[in-house]
Amino acid sequence: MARSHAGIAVAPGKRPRGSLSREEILEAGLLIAKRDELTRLTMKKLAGELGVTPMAIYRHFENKAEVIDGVLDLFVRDAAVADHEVGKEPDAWRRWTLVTFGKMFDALTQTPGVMPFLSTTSRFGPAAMSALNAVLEVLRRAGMSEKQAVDTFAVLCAYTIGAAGLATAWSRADGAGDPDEERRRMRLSIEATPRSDFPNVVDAAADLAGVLQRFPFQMGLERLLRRELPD
Amino acid sequence: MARSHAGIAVAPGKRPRGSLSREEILEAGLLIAKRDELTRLTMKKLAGELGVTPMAIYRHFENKAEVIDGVLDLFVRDAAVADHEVGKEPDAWRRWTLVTFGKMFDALTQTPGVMPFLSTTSRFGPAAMSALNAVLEVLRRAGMSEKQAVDTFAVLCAYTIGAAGLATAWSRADGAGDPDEERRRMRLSIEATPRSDFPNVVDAAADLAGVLQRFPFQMGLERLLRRELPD
DNA sequence: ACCTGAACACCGTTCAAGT
DNA sequence: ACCTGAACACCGTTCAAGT
Repeated sequence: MARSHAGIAVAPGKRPRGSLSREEILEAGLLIAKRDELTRLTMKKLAGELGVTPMAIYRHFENKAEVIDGVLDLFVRDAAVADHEVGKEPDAWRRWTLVTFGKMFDALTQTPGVMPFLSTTSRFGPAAMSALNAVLEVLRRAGMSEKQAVDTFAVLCAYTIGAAGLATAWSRADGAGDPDEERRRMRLSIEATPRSDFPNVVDAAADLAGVLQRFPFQMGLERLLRRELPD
Repeated sequence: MARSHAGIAVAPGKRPRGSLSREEILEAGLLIAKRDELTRLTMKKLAGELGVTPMAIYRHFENKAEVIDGVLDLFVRDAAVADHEVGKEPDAWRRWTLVTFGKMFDALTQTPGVMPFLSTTSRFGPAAMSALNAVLEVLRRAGMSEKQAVDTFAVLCAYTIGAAGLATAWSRADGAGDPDEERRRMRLSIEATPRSDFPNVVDAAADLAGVLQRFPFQMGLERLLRRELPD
């Protein structure tokens, strides 16, 4: 359980002085988020991961909220959503934007525990700032005004976060793991409700189950980017 | 603090037997969510609101998660998002959908504490089912296939939830209450970051602050519904 | 300066007991 | 059957003490 900053196993309480850094605490936090769930991140669990007493963390962070904010920004940096080139074709900005928010969606669905905190964190960390800056750059170069670019960013961001939230919430509904089993159970559970109450829901059971298994993320994203610019 | 089911004040512990019902517990929960924040709903606080011991609630609900699920469904019913008529004009379905998800956005932004739970709750409650049924009905009558209707619902839902999340998260950033003060502070805080690092962000400071104050919800919603159907 | 250990107030929840 | 009161394990956090 205990890991030193150099990766050598250490007995608990035997940590060299001054070896605990903000960076390392946040990395341990992200590790817990990826392996377990950010929702289940505890000061004691985080301290255990670092081979340290919980109170040691308070020397580097004001409180847990500050730790979470830091982990979230590290998560954004780690996802590297804007870390790819803009192509040469006339429509390149659209493709780039699709890929960027696609990466964001993938990162969010693969690290489910972060969702509940996205509506809680208020400050933009440096990594979030950097990603925002890159997106604005591309949209402006595509010919958008400042306001158009900002609005488009906000709308795409909202859609991506909401889609990731629904995708993770629905996929975790039942059927521990296996996607086919998940879909089958969801379909049965919908078809079990009385058709006289919600006829349209029951009729669409198969399609609803399909959406629960694989959220139509790409479809909505393309709709949001369709016909945006004259060229 | 203590309120009877008939609205008459009662001394704590003096509640008539069998007067505590699931419905009343959920209503007290929604009251706390509206007045305070659902995130801060505690079994003890909820019990206090009802003039009862925390353990009394466990006679009616398995655990806190079940209470939250119930409050969320009551919240959906209370918002009555689908509770309005479809017009007669050829494009009526589009207007109806805009209003429906607009109501959802308003309800979510006016009851901020619910956001973190939307990615946690897995089951559709009866009120959610009913709203889903109504939306599918309108979209199908407009000529969509079952799959088209379901996908459209999923995409609109994701966007609305994400937008409400961002709107509440960002508006709570600073400036306790006053929207103008909020925008001013946000703008200053953005302009304070070094322009050499994030030039596009700094240049768009005024527009970003505007988005934080009022999220361009309508814009994205209209984009998602544009050119959906041939007619 | 940096970390530990004991303690506090609060949380969800169990359990045995009251009526 | 329905509710109470005491207790348990866990949480974030404070504080005084160690080196």
